[in-house]
Amino acid sequence: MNSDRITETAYLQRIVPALLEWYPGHRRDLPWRVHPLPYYVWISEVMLQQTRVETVIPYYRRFLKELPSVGDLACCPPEKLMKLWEGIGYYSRARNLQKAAKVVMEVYGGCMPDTKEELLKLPGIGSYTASAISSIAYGRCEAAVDGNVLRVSTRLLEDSGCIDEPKVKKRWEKIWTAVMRQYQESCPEKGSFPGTFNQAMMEIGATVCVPGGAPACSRCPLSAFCLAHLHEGELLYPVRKTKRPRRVEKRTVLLLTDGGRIALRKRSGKGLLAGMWELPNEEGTLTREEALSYAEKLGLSPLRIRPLPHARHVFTHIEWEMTGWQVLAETLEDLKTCGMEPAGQAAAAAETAADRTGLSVSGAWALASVQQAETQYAIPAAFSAYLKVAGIRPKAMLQRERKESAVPEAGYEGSHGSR
DNA sequence: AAGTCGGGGCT
DNA sequence: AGCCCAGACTT
Repeated sequence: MNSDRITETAYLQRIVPALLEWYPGHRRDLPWRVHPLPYYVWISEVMLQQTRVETVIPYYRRFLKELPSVGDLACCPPEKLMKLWEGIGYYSRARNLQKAAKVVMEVYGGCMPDTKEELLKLPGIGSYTASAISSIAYGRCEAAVDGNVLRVSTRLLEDSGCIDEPKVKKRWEKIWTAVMRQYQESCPEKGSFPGTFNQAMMEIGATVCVPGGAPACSRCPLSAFCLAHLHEGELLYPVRKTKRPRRVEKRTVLLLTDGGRIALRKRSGKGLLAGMWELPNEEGTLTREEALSYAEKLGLSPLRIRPLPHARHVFTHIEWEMTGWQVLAETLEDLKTCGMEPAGQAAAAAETAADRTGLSVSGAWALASVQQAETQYAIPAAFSAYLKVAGIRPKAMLQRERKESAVPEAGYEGSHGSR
């Protein structure tokens, strides 16, 4: 076992020169690679957790424009923070980011810690992200092992270990960290090596040794070392557990409107889509009559009701099959004083007390114009089909900025060795 | 070890 | 329709 590891490390040591030679000519110019400051690397890495590079880029630009420093993040109003994260998913990432920013301000005087050990103590920073920050921003030899690196690694050595198992990931972290430290000893002059090494591995995983279909081995600088390629078995790796099926949930979404504004409801601070704004919705499939009486129960006096198209939204472990009703009422003001279910009332009151936002919120409800819904309320994509009916585009703000900053791609030169 | 937590793009 | 993505956290 132990001797195996020594053998693996010695074998993999040989790929380092090929990797480092390949990287400068093939790296993508990504915004967070221009000036790899700790804060920038941190934000980018958290956004990139389970999220594609192309998706992240506009979010990253806008986030740093609005919150250029750790201090700005630490004191950002939560509603604004969630709006900046709207549509990118896994919203606890944003909340943890702010929690960690407050710790960095209070404990570390506004300066990100530089060791993996210290970084790991911050909420939202796990093994991968801690290694990425300490290597890319601080030049420390910590292997950042993500899905890309695991795919490249298991193919390189025909490792049949299941990459869902923590022990497999830990094993590769140890192997690559050993490889990095040995190389660093032989070439101690290059301080940017750790960041370059990690990013080069991920770059190969993202652009060459790709999932879903055949990898581009003819373009791979590591193909000569790759056992899977040698045996034409690239597609056999990595091995993953089969995922269990999603739970299907039927929901009915209500688009309550007075012709000018719509009703939004704030979700619980815990669980799915925590703290986000939503269109009021109920489990199950409501008939026209049931939808009407629901609106009345909320204190409204419906004038008209019409069915909306069915819609589906797929989460990681749940699937919503939605049906919708649009209910027109003379006024929505009654929602503000009525319509709260007893169970949700205490929680909602506690939440509104907890984060003062300045928005027109009363209890867990808000009345929003199209303009306000697009610019002030963070609403998850799950409701986009029904928001569209009301003329609301959930990510309108992001699209706007995407156009404005379409041309000036940040990287020109001067960001070579990735530091 | 298994479950929770989003959304989108590609096969 | 299924897969996976620069994963982390809770139980």
